[in-house]
Amino acid sequence: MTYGEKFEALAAPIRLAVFERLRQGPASVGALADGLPVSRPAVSQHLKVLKQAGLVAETRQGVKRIYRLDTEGLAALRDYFDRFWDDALGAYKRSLEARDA
Amino acid sequence: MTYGEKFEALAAPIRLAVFERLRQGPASVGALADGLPVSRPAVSQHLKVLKQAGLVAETRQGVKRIYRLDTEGLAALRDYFDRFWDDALGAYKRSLEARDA
DNA sequence: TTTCTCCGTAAGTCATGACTTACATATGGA
DNA sequence: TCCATATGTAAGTCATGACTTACGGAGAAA
Repeated sequence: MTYGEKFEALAAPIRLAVFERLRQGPASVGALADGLPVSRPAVSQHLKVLKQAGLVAETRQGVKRIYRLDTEGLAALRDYFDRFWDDALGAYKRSLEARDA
Repeated sequence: MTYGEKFEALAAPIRLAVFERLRQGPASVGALADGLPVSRPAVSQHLKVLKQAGLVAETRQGVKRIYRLDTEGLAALRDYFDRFWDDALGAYKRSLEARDA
């Protein structure tokens, strides 16, 4: 559930594609595998990584398993880069002041 | 300069550490290598990846090369997750409406 | 209970990438 | 010019991870 785990999860192209697909709404494993150039077990393995990173969540619906985005993990990433942006601007401002001094 | 490239860049622990270090302000390659458990050439290679992903920028200062965050790439990531968040909420809302219908 | 669907896991293969040492290049000063 | 500093690049090694096929398990319907 660390940031490094989240970035590692999004680094693999197939996993990023799954992530983007779930942006449109929940989907089953089979539905995700259709439209992707890898086997269904591969998608299963990717979903496991995404879940462990806190980016997706699982809901059982009969014999199917519906995956959806994990809003908590998503909010964590959004907040991370919001804060990062503020810090970067602050550091830039300080570096300018140090240069003038 | 794609999002995939940026996530791949941040996926390696050492590169994420460099990224976090530059959050505090610019630094030379040697300064970055000090405090990291890898050799200086390794840091150089990591900086090359980060630069190609649009996350850091380079400024030559005498014989040194000062690396700093690339505000454009940073803003792109921040905006990406802002939009992603909005889309995810919208998709969630639609999925609830579809369930009720 | 049998059967079908849907999915996760195990085991093995293969490519990729993160690291090292050695070498090349460029800047600044004596 | 000659040397020292700071960094990038080349080449090679080794671990990791992304993929495959084969198999196992659990729920729904006959």
